Amino acid sequence: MLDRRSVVPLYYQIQQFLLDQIHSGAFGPGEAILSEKEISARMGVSRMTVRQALKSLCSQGVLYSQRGKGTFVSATKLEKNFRNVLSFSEEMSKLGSRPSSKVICFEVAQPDIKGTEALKMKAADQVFILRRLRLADGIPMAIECSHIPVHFCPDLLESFDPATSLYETLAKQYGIHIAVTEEEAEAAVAKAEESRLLKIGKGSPVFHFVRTSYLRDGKPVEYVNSTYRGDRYRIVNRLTTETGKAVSR
Amino acid sequence: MLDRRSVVPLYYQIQQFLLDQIHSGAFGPGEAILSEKEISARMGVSRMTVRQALKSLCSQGVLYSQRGKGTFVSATKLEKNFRNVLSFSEEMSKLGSRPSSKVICFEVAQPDIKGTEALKMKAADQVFILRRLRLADGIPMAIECSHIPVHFCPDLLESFDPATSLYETLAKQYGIHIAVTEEEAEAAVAKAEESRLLKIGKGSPVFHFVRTSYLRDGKPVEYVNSTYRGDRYRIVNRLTTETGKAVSR
DNA sequence: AAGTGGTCTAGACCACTCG
DNA sequence: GAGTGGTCTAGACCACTTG
Repeated sequence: MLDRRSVVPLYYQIQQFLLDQIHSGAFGPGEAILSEKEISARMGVSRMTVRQALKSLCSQGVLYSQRGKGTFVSATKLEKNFRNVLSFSEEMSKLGSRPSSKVICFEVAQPDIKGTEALKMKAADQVFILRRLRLADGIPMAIECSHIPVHFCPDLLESFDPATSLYETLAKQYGIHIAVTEEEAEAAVAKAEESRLLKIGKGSPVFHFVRTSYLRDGKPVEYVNSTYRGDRYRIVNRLTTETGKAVSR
Repeated sequence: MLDRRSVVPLYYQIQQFLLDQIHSGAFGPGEAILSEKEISARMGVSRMTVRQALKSLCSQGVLYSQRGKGTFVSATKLEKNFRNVLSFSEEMSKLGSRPSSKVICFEVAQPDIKGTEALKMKAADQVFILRRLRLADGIPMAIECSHIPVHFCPDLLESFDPATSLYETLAKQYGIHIAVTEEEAEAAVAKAEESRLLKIGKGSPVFHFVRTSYLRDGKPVEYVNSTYRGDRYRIVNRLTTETGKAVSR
């Protein structure tokens, strides 16, 4: 069952094993799984290792624990796809649409004040500005305008093929992996240029997004302004109660 | 420093201590904190206990760890308030506004099809429907329409004082604590009734929200339809990469 | 080679729930 | 009182980073 010679940690193997069991229906929603002691005995691992696996599944919302009672399978639909850090390409692929894009402009310039602030840059620092029309199955979905400080990827103008994914290029060519993005969304109505590019009526509802993306150490790498069609896009979130607190109930 | 007689767990005391240190500036953004061994030695606790505290702070985004190097303070602004499960009252208070509301209707009825589905009810089951105009500092902000199955709180019509918080009543009177809410937001333009209630022009941008809230065991307890003013409300999110995976780097 | 975090063990005591 | 999860210990070995 468990492979102790594998490079995959035991707790992760246990996690996957339990996930398989749950998906196969061995434990239905609301039902208790085996106790920590049982699992550790049957699998021949220490209870702490089992707990590490269970804790992770609890934080993912697959299980929940009740002191003195047991650990139970959540009833929430697991298949629902909530948003993580996703590029437009990834998000559309996940939804089953074919993403593409048209470059409107791609240049080196100075960002506006908000961009400079968000990227924590000095006033003179420059950024790549990539403005694209984003399409899903050939239908215009959004206008996206990315700002990336030049020092992260000095030769981006040459190395980036606009037909490919920007995030992929950043990851593969420069080792830039985004860990967190902060996002603000506003409801607005389409202005003249927006309605022309998105092929919707002037005054149609749209989302305005401002996103700032950070590396794991908290350094900002990208600042994005975008406009999404309100009739073909929706924001799906999952909100939870705070974590990191001592359990009280 | 640590109180071993306290009911507060040691790992939580350590967590708070580190948070205090970080906020006081003892460790700046990007700087390494003490090593796990150092902390455990200085505080007289085992390393596993220190790790439990650090893991929690890492998952909150306050710290990040690098194998072989150390544990570092993230550079992200800590003061920014991202959304957890929050009621309108809580959210507005957090933003510094005084929340209030006017009840438009409060009755027992059958929900529409979407509500029945979201709440996983049988077609004949009934819900409380509470429709309210929500105000911040006396200014209309949103129209909210809550649906709650009657069996959760049979005498809500008597026990709920519309001048108070619905969530507080649910928690205190019935022990109902929401753990997760799923939310979908669309951009739209105000219809006649909405613009009248919210005192905005017809055709002004608004958000349409559909929210379903769940208990810890995954049972749905509340289904809410709401319309927020687009000119006075914005959605702020923090998106992260997936969790629960074995570290690869 | 020395130091770091990642994983794991084999115990322990506690608070809690339930019959 | 028996069983559960929550907390904690004092070690251990490993992979990784850095000088």
